[in-house]
Amino acid sequence: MATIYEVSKAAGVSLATVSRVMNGNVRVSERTRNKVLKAMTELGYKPNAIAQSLASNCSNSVGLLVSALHGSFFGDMMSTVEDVLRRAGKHVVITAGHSDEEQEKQAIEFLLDRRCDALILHAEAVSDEYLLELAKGDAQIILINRKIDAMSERCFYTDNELGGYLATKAALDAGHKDIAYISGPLFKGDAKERLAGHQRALAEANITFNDALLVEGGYHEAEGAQGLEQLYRAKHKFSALICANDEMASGAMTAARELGIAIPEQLSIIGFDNVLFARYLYPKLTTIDNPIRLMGEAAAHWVLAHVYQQRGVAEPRNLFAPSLVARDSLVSAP
Amino acid sequence: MATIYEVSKAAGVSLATVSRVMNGNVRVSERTRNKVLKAMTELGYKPNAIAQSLASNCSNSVGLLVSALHGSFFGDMMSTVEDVLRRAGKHVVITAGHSDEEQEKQAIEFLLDRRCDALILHAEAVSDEYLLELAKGDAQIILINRKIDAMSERCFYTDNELGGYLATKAALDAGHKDIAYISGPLFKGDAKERLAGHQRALAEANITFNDALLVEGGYHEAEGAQGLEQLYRAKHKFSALICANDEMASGAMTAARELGIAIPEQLSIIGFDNVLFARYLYPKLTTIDNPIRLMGEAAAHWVLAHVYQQRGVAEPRNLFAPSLVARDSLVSAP
DNA sequence: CTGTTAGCGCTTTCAA
DNA sequence: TTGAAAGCGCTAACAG
Repeated sequence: MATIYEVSKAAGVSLATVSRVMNGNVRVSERTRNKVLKAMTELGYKPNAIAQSLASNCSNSVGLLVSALHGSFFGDMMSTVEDVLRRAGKHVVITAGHSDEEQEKQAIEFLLDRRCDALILHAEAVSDEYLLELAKGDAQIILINRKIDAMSERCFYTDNELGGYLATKAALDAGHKDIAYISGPLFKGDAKERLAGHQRALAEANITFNDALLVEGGYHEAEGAQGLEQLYRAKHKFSALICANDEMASGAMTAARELGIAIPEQLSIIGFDNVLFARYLYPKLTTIDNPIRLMGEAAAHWVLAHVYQQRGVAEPRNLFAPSLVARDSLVSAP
Repeated sequence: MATIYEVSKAAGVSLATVSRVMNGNVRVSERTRNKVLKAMTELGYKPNAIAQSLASNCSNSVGLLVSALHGSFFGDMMSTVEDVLRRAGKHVVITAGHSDEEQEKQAIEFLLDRRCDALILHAEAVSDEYLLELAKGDAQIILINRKIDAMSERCFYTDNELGGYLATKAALDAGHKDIAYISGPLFKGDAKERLAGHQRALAEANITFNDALLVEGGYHEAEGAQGLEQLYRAKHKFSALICANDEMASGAMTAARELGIAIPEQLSIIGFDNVLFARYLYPKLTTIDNPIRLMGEAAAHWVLAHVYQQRGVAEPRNLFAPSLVARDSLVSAP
C-alpha cells in the first residue's frame, strides 16, 4: 500500500501538499494538484483512514445501537441509517443491546472505545441519567424512539401515545366495546405510552378500562400467542384485540386459529409498527404505521449536519406521527 | 481523555510498561502492574483504539457485507456474526451491497479503506475473479453462501442443490406430480443450485421438467405473488408449488388466497430458508431449513482462529446441509 | 523485567 | 501557494 510519503516523492512535492489536495479545503495551484493526482493514480494510492482518524481526531464513523440485529423493525432502521451515512462516506458500526441494561452499556462502551464521532442509540434499558451523562462526553449522542427533555433536539421519536390511541379508536369506531390489549414490556417507555393511548381512547368513549383484558407481553411473537391463550382461558369476552406490535399480533393470530377462533369474524386484531410482513399475514393485518425509516433518516441527517457540518442538509423534525393502516384484520363488531 | 503518557507519569513507569500491562503478553512484575492498573483506574484511562490500530497495523475490525440490512435471512446472519466477534472484542462494520455489482464493489472498497482485518462477504453480484483478486490483498476474505474452489476453505455455504432436491422430494413423496417452481434470480448461484436440485428430484421420479411450470423470481415477497398469478393465469395445472425462499412462498400464499385457491387443500406450498416468520404464516410453512446462523458462526470462528490467532476455536466446517421442516403447507396430493 | 527510541500515515500550524 | 516539522496515542524492537 502506497503511503502519502511515496506519493509526495513521486509528485515532487511535500507531504503537506498531498494532504491538501486530498482534503481539498486549501487552495493548491492547478499544476501542482494535477501532478499529485497523477502520482496518486499511478501508485494506486488509498489514504489510510486510520491514520487520518488519529491525526484529525475524527474517526468518520458513527455507532449505531439497536436492540437486535434481526427483526423487521430494526432492519428498516439500520437500513436507512447506513444508507444515508455511507453515501456521505461515513461508516456505521452496529452493535446490539438486547434490551438489557448491562449489554447496552457494554455496547455503548465499545462504540465509545472505537472513538465514534456520534452514537445513534435505540437504547431501551439504560436510564435517562446515564444517557445524559454520556451526552456530556466527546461523542455526540442521538436517541431514536426515546425522548429525554434535556436533549430533546437530539431525540427522534414516534408519538406512541397517539398510536395507541388511534389503534383503539379504530376498534371503537368499528363498534367494539370489549377490547383486549397485549402490551409491550411495561418497563419500556414506548410500551407504556402505547398503553396510555389505548386507555385514553377508552376513557373518551366512556368505557372503563378492564384490567383483566390487559396482558403484558415482551414484543415477541411467542408472547402474542401466549397472551391470547391467557385471555381466552380467562373467559373474559372481547371482540377485538390490540397488540402493541405486529410480531405479537402475528403470534396472537396463529394462536387464535389453533383455538378455533375465526379472524376477523369472531375477533378483530390490530397491530403496531406496520413492518413489512404485516401485509402478508392472513388476514392482512390492520396496524399502526410507525415511521421508523423516517426516524432513522432524521437521525442520520442530524449527524451529518451537526457532527460533520455538512451544508444543505434539511433540519430534521423530531416528532413523527403514526397513522392507521386499514387492512383486513379489523371488521365491525358482531 | 487520559493518554498512555499520563498514565505512565502517574504510575512512575515508562510508556512501554503501560503498553505491556495493557496487552498482557509480556511479563511485568506484579508490583509494577498494580501501580499501572491503579493509575489507569484513577485517571479513567481508556486506550485509544485508533492509535492502537495505527501502531499495530491491526484494526481489530471485520467488515461484513450483506445484500440488505433488513430481511430475516440477513438479520440472522448479522446477528450471529456480530455476537461472536464482539465477544472477542472485535468490531463489525456492516455494509449493504443490494445484490448489485457496482454497489457491492463500492461497499467492499469502503471496508478495505477502513483497513478491516478481515472481510466476511455475502457477495452475490461480483465475479469469482474479482473475489480471487481481492483475496490476494491485505485483508483476509471469507465468503458466505458461495463457493469458489480456489479458496474453498474460506467459504461457508449450504448445499443448495440438496435443499432444492429435498423440497421437491417431499412434494413427490406426498404424491404430487405437477409441481410448479418459483426460482430466485437465476444469475445467482444459490438460485441456480436450488433449481438444479428440483430438477434432479423430478428426474429421479421420471417426471419430465416442464418449463411452463417455472417462473423466475427475485427472492422478494412481491415476486412470489406475481409468480403464482402468472402460473395460475397460464392455466397449467399443478398441485404443489415450491418457492426458492420463504419470502416468495409467503407472497404466493397471499396471492393464492386472493384467487380463491385453498392452501394446502388445493395447493401445497414449500418454502426455503426457514426464516423466523415461516412458522407464523397460515398455514404454517413447510420449508427447508437453511442453517444460516451456523454459517455465520463458522465464518466468525474462522476469522478468530486464522486472522486473530485465537486458540481453542474449533475449526469450522465449510459445507452445511439443509433439511426439511415439515409443517402444514404441504399435504398429500388430491 | 523495564526504559529508550523509532516509527505507524496522516493533519496542521507556522514560516517562507 | 508551498514546505518543514511537530505531533495524534500507541506498539515494538532493542538495550540494558
